[in-house]
Amino acid sequence: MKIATWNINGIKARLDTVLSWLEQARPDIACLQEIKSVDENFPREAFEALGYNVETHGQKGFNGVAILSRRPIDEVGRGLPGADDDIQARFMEAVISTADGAVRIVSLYLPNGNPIASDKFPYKLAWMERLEAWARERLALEEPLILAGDYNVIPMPQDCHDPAAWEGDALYRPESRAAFRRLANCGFTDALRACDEAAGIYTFWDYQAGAWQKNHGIRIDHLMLSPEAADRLRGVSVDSHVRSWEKPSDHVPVIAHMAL
DNA sequence: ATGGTAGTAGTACTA
Repeated sequence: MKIATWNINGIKARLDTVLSWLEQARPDIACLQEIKSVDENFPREAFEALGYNVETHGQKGFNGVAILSRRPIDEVGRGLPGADDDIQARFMEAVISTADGAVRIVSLYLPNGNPIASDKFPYKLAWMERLEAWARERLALEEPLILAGDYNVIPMPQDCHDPAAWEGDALYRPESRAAFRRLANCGFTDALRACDEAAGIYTFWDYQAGAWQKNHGIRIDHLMLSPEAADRLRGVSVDSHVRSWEKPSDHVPVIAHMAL
């Protein structure tokens, strides 16, 4: 099974691009972030025509996540528990049956957190605490579980072109990186790092200042695997070529190849 | 270089 995550930066502007990529890459499951659409306006028929089941958790203008799956989606949960007043659409989970069981998939869009001095940074850190609490509960089920998404966290210096340039940014602040490590230390495997220790593997290049042309990228899109999922991991690929397509997202797909 | 570019919805906002 190929399980992918991709921040598409707006489904309206990206529909043709996403459809082309799906036809080419043919993932079994695709977790999308920043659909920037309400559920009613999401072009689900276009994906159903390619053989995907579609579940979304959107909101007007910003954020929004989706899960596409060739296999039926048995269960869906929308919203990250732990704060009843949080209306931002950044988290959904789904249970999808496999050849010999099931896998639980999360599509998440972790808050950016900039600027640091605003309330956005504490919101990011609080969101990460809620994610860890949720993850601890799910890990206790001892099932294949994959937390896929845009984490807006650069885990290590080797995950960005110029660490000095990211000093002080919410994506690289010690608090953000420590929260990411705490989540990992609950028992998750960073799928890409389990397969490739090389520096300079990126998943995001800013639209500005020729970041793609200069390869000034960062690695912020991650697939975090429970032990039961990590046992089935066979490889990871990053489809960086789509960053040079017409009208690209600033993120590229990351794909886990699983024996599921 | 405290700029630069892009998406959504309709003038700011988010990143």
